[in-house]
Amino acid sequence: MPRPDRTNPPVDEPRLETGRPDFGLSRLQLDAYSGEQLYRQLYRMLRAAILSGDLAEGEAIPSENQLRDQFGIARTTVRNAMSLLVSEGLVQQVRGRGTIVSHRPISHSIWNFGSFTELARRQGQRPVTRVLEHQVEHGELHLVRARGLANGEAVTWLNMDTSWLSLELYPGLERYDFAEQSLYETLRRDYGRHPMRSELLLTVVPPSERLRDVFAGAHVPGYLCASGDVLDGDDRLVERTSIVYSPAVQMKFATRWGRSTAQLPSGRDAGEQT
Amino acid sequence: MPRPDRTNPPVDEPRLETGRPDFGLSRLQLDAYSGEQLYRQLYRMLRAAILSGDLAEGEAIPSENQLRDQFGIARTTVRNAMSLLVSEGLVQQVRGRGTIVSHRPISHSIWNFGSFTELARRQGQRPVTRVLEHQVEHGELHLVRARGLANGEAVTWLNMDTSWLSLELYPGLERYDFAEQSLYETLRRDYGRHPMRSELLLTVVPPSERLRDVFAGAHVPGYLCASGDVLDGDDRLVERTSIVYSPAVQMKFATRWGRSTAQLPSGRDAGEQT
DNA sequence: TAGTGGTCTAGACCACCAT
DNA sequence: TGGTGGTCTAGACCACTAT
Repeated sequence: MPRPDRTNPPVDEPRLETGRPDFGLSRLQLDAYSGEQLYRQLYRMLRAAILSGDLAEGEAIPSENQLRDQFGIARTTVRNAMSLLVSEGLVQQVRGRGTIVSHRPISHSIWNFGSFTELARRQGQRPVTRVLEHQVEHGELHLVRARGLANGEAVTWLNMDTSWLSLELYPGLERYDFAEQSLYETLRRDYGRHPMRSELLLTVVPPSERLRDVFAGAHVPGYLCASGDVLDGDDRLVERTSIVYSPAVQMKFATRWGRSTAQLPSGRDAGEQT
Repeated sequence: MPRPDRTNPPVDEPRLETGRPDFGLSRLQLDAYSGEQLYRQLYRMLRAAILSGDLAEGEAIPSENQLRDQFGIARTTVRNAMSLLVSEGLVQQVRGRGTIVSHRPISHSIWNFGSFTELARRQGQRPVTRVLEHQVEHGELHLVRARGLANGEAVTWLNMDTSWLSLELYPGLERYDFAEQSLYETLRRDYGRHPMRSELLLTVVPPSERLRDVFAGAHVPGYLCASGDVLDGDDRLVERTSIVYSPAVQMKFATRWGRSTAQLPSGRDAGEQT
């Protein structure tokens, strides 16, 4: 993918000599011609060392300059690897002190209820779906899925998504396995229904046992829940849905008060915030 | 904090000339001596343009090289700014194509985040405000108001609105009585500050005694709360706020999945709902 | 004071995309 | 083909921390 040069090793210039002072991940090398980016190789290497416990929580990993020297790469490249670890919460950087293994839980900010897979992609993480319920009731498929991000073995569950889908509209839909494929992709591909917009109502739901179980949450008074209809371009109902968000999701949104406010006559308080 | 040099402007070398071809965020400049990192300044600038709607969903923002040239900074610095936007999910980078705004606009389709008095007027009811707290702390006016609608003698309280307002910005503001007059109207009329947009974070707050008291509510697990910043047209802070909503308020909003999603590369399910 | 991470510069080559 | 973002180099100065 990236760093395209040296996909074919030039003849001279070994480029990556090793043999400098060792620490933890000593004898390892980076392969400049493997096709995998250098920073990704380094990232995987450090990550493995952390997850395997070779680098314990609270310990400092080798400094950026050490890694630069050991592997003969630029510090920028080292920092690219570091930033992946940081964004995964595996590590914390403190100026003057070093880079410390931390396993800190990270929060995921979502602007305006954006896409789930988009969130995943952004952090270079793999979206994961677990089907909690899958049953037919009153001619509808009732589908409950937990959705989250995979970091290696660990999964951070971000929401629990309940869908009601008309089997009259989608005959045979109950035979799909939505742990493996996207619901919306299926509706588009096999049923020609294109989700376009939604009308949602925000509520607070109390922490049920299942929710606490899925989110492995601390004690929260309740969870944010958005429920309502998903419609297609012709305003036909695609599904009814109800999405409960983990506290790990930061639900952000922006509002604008039209330019109008300044221009309104008199003292009408059109721009007044609720 | 970081980038320590040039906290004192050296005499020569203006360093940041502007005047190159314009686009969107034209006349803006970075200040190398402000104490704020260059990449952070650029980040805030782009972020504001996105959240304010000046850069619409699906639109490309200026390319990295354009920004480098326009602001006379290194591309690394531009990329630092970009990576913040990416990690916030406000933007998506596609090699060969550009950097695309991927934030979903709900600003105008939100129903109940709009004006309080407008809501009241629409229903032919009289808005009522009760001031619960009004005190000066650390150079800020701390204002807590309950707001509701009057039906004859009865009042239905709809939200509890906490504001922090800088008295440096608004000298003398502590002498107003905001049970009688609108806060925003005062800010506009007497201080020339025009609230324009807000950036809010949705959370669930547990039912405190005061909240139960104000909302005279049944037993709810928690209340919806939106807290964040209110900004004016120039992205200057107007107030920090935190609004707790009564369960009697139906928080509805609408989302749209832009056409853009369908055109994104590969089989990634960009249109997937969260 | 020596070492750390934070910021920044000024280049470079590349894969990918639109044209 | 020209422009985009992705990767990489080889420097630099700084604030901060630990000693």
